[in-house]
Amino acid sequence: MTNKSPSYFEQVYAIVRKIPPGTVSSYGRIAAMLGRPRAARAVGYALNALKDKHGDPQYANIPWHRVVNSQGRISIVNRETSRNQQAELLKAEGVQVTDRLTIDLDIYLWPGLHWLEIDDIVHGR
DNA sequence: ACAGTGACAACAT
DNA sequence: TATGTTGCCACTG
Repeated sequence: MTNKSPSYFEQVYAIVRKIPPGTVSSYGRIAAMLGRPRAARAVGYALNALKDKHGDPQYANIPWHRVVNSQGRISIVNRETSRNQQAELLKAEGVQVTDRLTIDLDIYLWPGLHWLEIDDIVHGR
């Protein structure tokens, strides 16, 4: 039987769940890991959708705050509370966040998963 | 079926 | 540096 491939959203969540505390990744890198280097925008869209599912245990404990933009900057716009919340969550696990809401990717960037692990995620294993 | 919507990213001013 | 523009793409009603 062929394992059904999870939706892109599900694949994004699977990756984000594996970002270790104290590190960060970017929308674009996650998209690239999933083999879709130009679907970064959809990664942000997937994380945004979490706020509608936060009552569902299946989507609890997804460390969405460990995802920033390609410049290492917190990217939530028009939502000051969420933006500050992301900064606080990161600081709480030891990530330095500048007053301009930027993280030094040279220090905190998560290297990412091995391609074998990614293959499992993409194929729903 | 299809137009609208973003927590992006690269490039141009 | 700081904005603005353009291309992208999965998902939604």
